[in-house]
Amino acid sequence: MTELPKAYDPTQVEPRWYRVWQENQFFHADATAPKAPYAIVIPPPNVTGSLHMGHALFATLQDILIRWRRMQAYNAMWLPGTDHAGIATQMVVERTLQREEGKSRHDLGREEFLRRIWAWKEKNGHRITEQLKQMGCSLDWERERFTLDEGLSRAVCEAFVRLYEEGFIYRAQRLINWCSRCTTALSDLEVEHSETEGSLWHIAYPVSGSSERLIVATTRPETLLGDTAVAVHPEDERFRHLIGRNALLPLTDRQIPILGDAQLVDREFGTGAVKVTPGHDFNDFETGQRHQLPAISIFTLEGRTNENVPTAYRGLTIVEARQRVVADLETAGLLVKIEPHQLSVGHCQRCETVVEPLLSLQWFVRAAPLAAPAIEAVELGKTKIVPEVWTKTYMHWMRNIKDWCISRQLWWGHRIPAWYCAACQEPTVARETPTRCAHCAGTSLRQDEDVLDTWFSSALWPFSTLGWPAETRELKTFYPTSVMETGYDILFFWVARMMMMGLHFMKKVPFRTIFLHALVVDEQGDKMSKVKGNVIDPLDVIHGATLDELLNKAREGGAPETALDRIRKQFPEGIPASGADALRFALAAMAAQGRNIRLAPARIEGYRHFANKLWNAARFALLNLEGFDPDRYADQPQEELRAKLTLADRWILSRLQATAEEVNRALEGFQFNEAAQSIYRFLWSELCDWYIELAKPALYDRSPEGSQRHHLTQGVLATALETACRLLHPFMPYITEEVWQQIPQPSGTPQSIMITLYPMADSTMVDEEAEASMALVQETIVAVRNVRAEYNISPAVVLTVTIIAEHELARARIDAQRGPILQMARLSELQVFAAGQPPAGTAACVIAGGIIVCVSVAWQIDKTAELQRIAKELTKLERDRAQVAGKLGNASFLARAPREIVEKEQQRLAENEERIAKLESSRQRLQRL
RNA sequence: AGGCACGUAGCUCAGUGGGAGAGCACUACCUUGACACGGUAGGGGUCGGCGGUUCAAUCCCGCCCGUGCCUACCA
Repeated sequence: MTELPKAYDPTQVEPRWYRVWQENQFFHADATAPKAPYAIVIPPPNVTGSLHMGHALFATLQDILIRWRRMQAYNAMWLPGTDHAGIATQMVVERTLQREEGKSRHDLGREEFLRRIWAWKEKNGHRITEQLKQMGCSLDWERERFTLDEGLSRAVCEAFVRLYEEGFIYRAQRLINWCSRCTTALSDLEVEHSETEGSLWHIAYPVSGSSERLIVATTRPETLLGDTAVAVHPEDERFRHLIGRNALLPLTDRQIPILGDAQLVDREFGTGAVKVTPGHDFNDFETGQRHQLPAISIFTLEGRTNENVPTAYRGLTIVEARQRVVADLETAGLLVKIEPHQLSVGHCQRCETVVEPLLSLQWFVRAAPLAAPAIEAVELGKTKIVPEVWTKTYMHWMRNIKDWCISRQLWWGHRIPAWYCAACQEPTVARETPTRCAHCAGTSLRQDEDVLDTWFSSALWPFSTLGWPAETRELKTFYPTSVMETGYDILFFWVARMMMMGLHFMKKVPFRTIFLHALVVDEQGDKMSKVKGNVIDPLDVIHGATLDELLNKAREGGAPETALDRIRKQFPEGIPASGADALRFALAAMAAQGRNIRLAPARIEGYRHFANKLWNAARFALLNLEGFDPDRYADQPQEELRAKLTLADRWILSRLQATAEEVNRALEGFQFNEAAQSIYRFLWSELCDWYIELAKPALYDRSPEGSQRHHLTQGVLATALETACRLLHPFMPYITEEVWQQIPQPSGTPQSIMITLYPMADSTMVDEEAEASMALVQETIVAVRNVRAEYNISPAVVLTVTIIAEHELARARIDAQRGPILQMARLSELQVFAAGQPPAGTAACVIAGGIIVCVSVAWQIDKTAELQRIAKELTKLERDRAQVAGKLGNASFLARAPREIVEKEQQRLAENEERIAKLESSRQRLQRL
């Protein structure tokens, strides 16, 4: 047996195992296997992406679920893939093209540009999937999919055509969100609103045929050029007489009607009069429809004023137009005043350009009828949302859903399968390129230039990846999938739409459970961003990074100097290599439901130490497992074995059982943090702190008389460690595999921990007597150590102890555990009496059960200090006694509280009084000295 | 504006209608034959504030203060 290095080094261990697992096909699920299926499809990251903490979190949580279920003998399938991220990817390649060749995509033409993007994707599109491998993700790579794959493209086309034929997709001239930088339409969800300081301009509109002026208030004076009405409240006395008359639109020669509209106008706001611009405002658009107003579009797709404005204002950007309009109004004496005003402005999610409402002919999905079944499925519990709080949000959004604009003026994506007839202009929607117009049989057809929203293809992901529209074996086995695990921020983008599409096309929900995790933010609770310099790159955590490397990377990412300073301050020594295991454990341990995860580097470091602790426990075990015969140990009849075990053996096996139970229960409920905590406690606080220490004498004993005990101890230690590894494996796959491989195993054991069985709760291993007895032993030992620390007695000094235990059971328990107590408390002598007073020269502690532990400290007993010690203890006990006595003295408590509670309190009081009495007597005795 | 969270030890966070917890940090002691990425012991909290329900509230309810997020509107 080769000796393991003293400190665990993840960088030496982690890279080895992934390949082994993959080569042995452990990640692959067979759709025909006669096992209960458990499937997760990955929420596909953007193909342009690079692993960030959000990815690391979902990767961790999903891998935990998959590895756990796989070990529970489910047919566990985790499907990997990426999405084509229309806008983001096209932007990346356009930028490169501009930088390297000084060309735009239009210079290259559609075909050539697409060829370039594909080339880019082939070269760079594997980055994120490779990074997921470093996280240890047991993804079924044979099933990897990309939203623009041939199969998925067919699915997208099929879905579009069917929805069109069924009347769920239509084309219409509507006001949509337009990003003039990306030159494409966006859905409502792709617009991010942020509060901005703006102004409210008060502008005078002369009333035609009168000297009156109607003052309107607006935040967008430039859109005045597209006004087609002015509105006031119909019941507003100030303006009622103007309704039905016309106003002269300033800076133009147009007359526009003054109308009354109670829905649009808030009498209290601004001046009580509103300009109506149906071409550039969503509310005004609706107002326009109510009053049959024309909608005038005054901007081009690039965001400049067009031919619909007077010549003097043509060709200006929105900002220029505003300046010019305001200046001219002022000159004309029509600008009444300017007030500061806060408003929220929509920005493009991808490029942060201000989004403009624009009239445009686009394709839409009629959402409400598709949402109805998705609402019902959640109401009926066919799909469960965890944490449950999100159900309300889901319902609210679904019930108020608006039609979804799905066409995008991009090149990278699924081209819309619609062809327009040169003769009649009508669209023909078809699966294959049509030769004749469906309306007039014309033969001159041109395909729609636009592509579909990336999220349209994502909505089909749970079944398109499994082969739909073909009726594949995969679909039959793995659909509906078991869990959709993702961040709550894409509940609407994705999860909701997948529910709609899944139910529509498959007639079944796409997943049984939706688990929404929290977002990873920095220690202060801020979103991680390059500008702030608070990004922690999971890869740096895994592999480590020097300060220079961190700074260089931040600079390349365009981080400002303030961000660099923050990095210098936070990581003066760089980031140590903690390994994927430590990162995963940290994320799991912090993934409490319904909270943001503030990622504290100290926590990750703490779990790196945890890995090291496991490593060293394994080192200890391996150094002491020489000669251990796992088959011989495993073949012993259980009852025979149980009879020979020590208290410590029975205790640790009982704790192991309880831990397995807790971990499984926690994972069933997606309580990753509780599962992690439970294993952590078992390994560190129980196995290492107590069992290993208690096992040492037997393990070190090589005498012939001790050989049976030696072997049994080896067996229990090996069992505890091996089982703990299996419990921990879904969380820390690498180190558990490395350690597990070295533990001697009975013959017939699988070749990898990842295909062993997950420890299940076995109630026959719970040993309450052992746990109670052990608690007493531990308390006794701690009492002695406490005295040692308070008297500052070196651990090297061997002490003698006298225990006075009135109760027979306690006396018997202690008496039976003399050996372990002598060893752990470092005693040379232990006397146990049924009654009596603490001997002179001892420090006395009263522990549970009224047991007095008297530690001999004669040579340095300090009467004052000892009295103080006792006084402190008494204060605590007396405070507690008063509280309990108060409760028990309350008649209504006795009358109304459940009997168990009353009994418990009575017991507590008795216990307390016993301890107080004993301490008091110690004190009096001491004072007499 | 509406909705939803959150406020617990110095920091990051668990938790529960009936005796306040973890990790990190802190203090003291310890190179004991797995581990100083360690061991032993310890200090530290009016569980945001004020009311209410209850025999009993950190937990349930209401109000207030503070923080964050989401949705909608904002002429």
